[in-house]
Amino acid sequence: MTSDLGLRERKKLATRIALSDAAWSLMTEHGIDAVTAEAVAAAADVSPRTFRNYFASREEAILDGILLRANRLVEALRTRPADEPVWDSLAHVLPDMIMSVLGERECDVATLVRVCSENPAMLAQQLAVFGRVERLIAEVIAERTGADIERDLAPHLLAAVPGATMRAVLNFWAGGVTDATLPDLVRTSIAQLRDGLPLGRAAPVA
Amino acid sequence: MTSDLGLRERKKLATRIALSDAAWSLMTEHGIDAVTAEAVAAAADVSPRTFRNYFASREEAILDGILLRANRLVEALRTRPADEPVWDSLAHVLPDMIMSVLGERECDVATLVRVCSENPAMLAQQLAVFGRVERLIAEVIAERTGADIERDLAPHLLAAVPGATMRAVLNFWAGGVTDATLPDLVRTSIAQLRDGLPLGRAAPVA
DNA sequence: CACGATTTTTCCGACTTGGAAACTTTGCCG
DNA sequence: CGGCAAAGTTTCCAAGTCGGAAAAATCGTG
Repeated sequence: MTSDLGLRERKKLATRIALSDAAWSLMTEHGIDAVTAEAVAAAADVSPRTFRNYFASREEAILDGILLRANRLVEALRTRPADEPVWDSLAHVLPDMIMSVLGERECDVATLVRVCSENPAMLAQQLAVFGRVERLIAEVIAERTGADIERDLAPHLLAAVPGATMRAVLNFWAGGVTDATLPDLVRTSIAQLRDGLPLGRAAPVA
Repeated sequence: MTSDLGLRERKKLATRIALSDAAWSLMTEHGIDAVTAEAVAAAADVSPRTFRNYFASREEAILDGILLRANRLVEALRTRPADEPVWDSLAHVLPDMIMSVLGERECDVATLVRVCSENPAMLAQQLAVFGRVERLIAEVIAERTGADIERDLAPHLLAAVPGATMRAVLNFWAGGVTDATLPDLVRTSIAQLRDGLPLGRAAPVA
């Protein structure tokens, strides 16, 4: 998968990953304030200036790994059977997506969500990442439904709504007041969206 | 409404409004790059340092008026009849909200949306504003449905989904490929959400 | 190996950010 | 009214951030 790249390209990728990994570790282990260009660069054995060549901000570096994994899941959405209803494809891919984004480090992600809720810059970057993923999802949806991404509202709506759902679920889950697993929460919420949201007195989902 | 404030408070408010108005005008008339702390402060007849006392960034200053008006509409949601189903309240208030946010300056808002889609910092701030409004909406919903804002997912979902819808509609409308009015687009989309999103081949909404 | 292309590094000037203290304005009370 | 405390504004400035430019190192290819 990465083997069709030359040495130069592989090194660039390695540097990028080393930097974002270092940024992530610094955040989870020593807090967001420990994530400076100097510290991250030192951990990845490059100059601070090189760090800035790769990332415009520490927030971008920290979330780069998540963006990467999210992009892979968008690809998964693209390879679903062409005749599957969009909504089924989403329901199938999203729970996996959220798990993949987590990787093996559940509690670290809970930390991330908490940091994002306290730190404006991190929140902004988190929302930016979601926005970019949503844009890609809208494109896939447009492609499969034959909609025109420039002229139709539907694909954007169909991407934005599950996106908002994922965000709400993540924040809820990271709050720590539920025993439900993340994929289950996603499944439940997606199912509710498909059937129309609860009216009147909203039934607590969990 | 503002008359129960002392002179000091009124002056503070006036300064804040003068600054955010100046920031808004500078953006619409001379572009985002013209909005510097110096220029905004000069236009509002205060020192640059005072500008920074009020706003952490130019983006915050530009969008402060919109946040203000959005907050007022959240209040409108709060004063809807207590026995009205949440979803009806939202359907009733959101089209007004989007119009009020516009104020009289439709084309300026289209400019804003375009700027936000090109400028990462503005996009971040726009999303932050949406996020804060959504949080307030979630609180109102929790209050009226008897849900616990800390322990239930439903109010957050019910706030996030219309929020995402508003964002999608705004971007679509500002794209300029539709003749539909903004409130009509909102109404159509909200109705679709209530009934469950379109499946399979997504019907173009407009 | 050698040359061009790309990446990394060093150096550095321009810009941003926010703390500290002086100064001005406002609120309040004798 | 006069004066004092609280709050807001301004000036000054030190520390930090950002990104351009050119030198140095590394890589791809003939």
